[in-house]
Amino acid sequence: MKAHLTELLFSVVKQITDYTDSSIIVIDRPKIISHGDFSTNLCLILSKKLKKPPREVAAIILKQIPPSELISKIEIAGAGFLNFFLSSKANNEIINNVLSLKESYGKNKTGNNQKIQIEFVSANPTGPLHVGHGRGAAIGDCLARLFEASGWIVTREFYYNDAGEQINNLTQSVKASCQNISTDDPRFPSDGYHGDYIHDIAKAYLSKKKIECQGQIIKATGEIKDTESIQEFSIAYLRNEQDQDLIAFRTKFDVYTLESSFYKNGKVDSVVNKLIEEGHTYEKDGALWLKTTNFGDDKDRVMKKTDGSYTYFIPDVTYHLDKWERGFKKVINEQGADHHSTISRVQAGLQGLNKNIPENWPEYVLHQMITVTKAKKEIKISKRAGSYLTLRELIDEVGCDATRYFLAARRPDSQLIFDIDLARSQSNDNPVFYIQYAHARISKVIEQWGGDVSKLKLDESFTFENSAELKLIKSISIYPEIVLQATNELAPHQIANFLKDCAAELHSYYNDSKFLVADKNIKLARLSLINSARYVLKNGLQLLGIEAPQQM
RNA sequence: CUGCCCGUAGCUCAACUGGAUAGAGCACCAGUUUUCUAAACUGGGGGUUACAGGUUCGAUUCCUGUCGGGCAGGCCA
Repeated sequence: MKAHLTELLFSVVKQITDYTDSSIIVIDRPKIISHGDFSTNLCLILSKKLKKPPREVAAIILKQIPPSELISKIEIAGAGFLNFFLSSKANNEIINNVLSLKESYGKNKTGNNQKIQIEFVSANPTGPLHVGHGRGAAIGDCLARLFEASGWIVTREFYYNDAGEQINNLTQSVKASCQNISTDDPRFPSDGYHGDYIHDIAKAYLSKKKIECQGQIIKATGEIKDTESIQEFSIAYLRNEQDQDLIAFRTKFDVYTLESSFYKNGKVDSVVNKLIEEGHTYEKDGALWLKTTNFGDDKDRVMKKTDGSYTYFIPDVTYHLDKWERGFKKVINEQGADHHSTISRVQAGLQGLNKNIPENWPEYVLHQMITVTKAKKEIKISKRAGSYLTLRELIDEVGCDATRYFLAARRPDSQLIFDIDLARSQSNDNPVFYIQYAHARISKVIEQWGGDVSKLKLDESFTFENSAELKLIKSISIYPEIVLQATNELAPHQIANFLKDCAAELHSYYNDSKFLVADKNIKLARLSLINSARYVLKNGLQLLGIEAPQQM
């Protein structure tokens, strides 16, 4: 439809100006219903060039624009906007289009079957997943669904930092716990983890439990001195917990990559050698430094410590080189904003490899930290201190749907405040139920009607006139644009907000009109309309990974 | 001190990347059920978009500065 309007407008623009490119024409969807279905600011832009007031330009265009059976009315409004109103024929086509596309309505093929890799959550196996990880999971998974809906072939990936200092801390903490050393004992590792789960792991380890993790069985030896076994078991234990939490959160990954694998297969060493070879390194104070300042960082970074081990970002660079070599031209990393300083280092490292990797590759979506409050007081989310709200607790208490909605419904860069008491007491206020209720209501009406839904089709000659109906049609027609926009802007929250609006239109309509009326034409038309709305709600909820119930 | 993100109704958040009268939910006030689910709907009050300048037909959005909050600035990850 936008293309159609652009074509109509451009045919006039060609006559009255010397523009040869239709890109100056931008078609918008006005917020206010009285401003029509589409609008353009074209006249405001042409005004300067033609040296005429915008409204005068509008009058000229209006006079010359060719007629279209899809448009019932064009108005000049405000400072010089042109507002377009769709004809009933155009409205009917929208609805019949939804009814024939069904679950495919809203999808597009702009991805053109290209490969995209989305990395998200990537929590260290040093503790259970908390709300912050939940936010990453909700956003990352919705992004993946959005790209799938836009015709991309998506690989979801989880990266485990299972090597390095933090794992040592974990191992030492569990070991201390095995020896009954309490966290306030001076012998407890000073950088150790204090959470209760450390005791759980220790207990399981001492009783020689078996843990299944990613298809492998890990068995604890139960020996306190067997540090290797403690480490292996602790990681397996926590990975297993995280996996189960993610399954409960309906988040699946296609690929799990272990940091340790890049040490084992020698890729870390080859990256380091390549960086040395390319002349981006130097030795100082007994350590090896990477000249990240060559690539825009504000100071150089140590890559090889004096003890011979590498700093964390070297395996990170290796991992990203691996992504590149696997053929992903588009990669998105969804992570917490506390990791933002790694971006410049990873990108610097990749540039230093001289492999023609684009400067702004990979792309990042950073979500801001969540502030958790309880009884109006802030709770610090800290693995070390062991005080945090786990994702599992959240799912158990408020449900997967409500949690997913809540965490995906806000802009990633908003610092959202999560009130535990509110979530517990008022989970019914979560807008997700409002949306699901709209879906359930439609389902019930159609069930009571009892006819063959697959044969529902709107009669060409039917005209919707009721304003509740027109608003709902507009909402339905916008949906594919929202999907595309949310994908391009990496903004899943737009889907959530749209669905809330769409559900509101449906509820208004529901209260305004009765659907199962005696007049057969009106009945079938209304059923066609609400059934197409049902597809929009269902498809939109699917993008958020939320169920669309038949009844509530 | 330096870099990144943010500041919108009493509270939690939107605003289609520069558009028209800044919108929802919660909370508050007043209404709606012999009818397909009232987990709903209708109406009302509530705003100097932190503050001060600038850019232009037009700014919550872009630029500069100030104030306030968060996160980073480890040979931790």
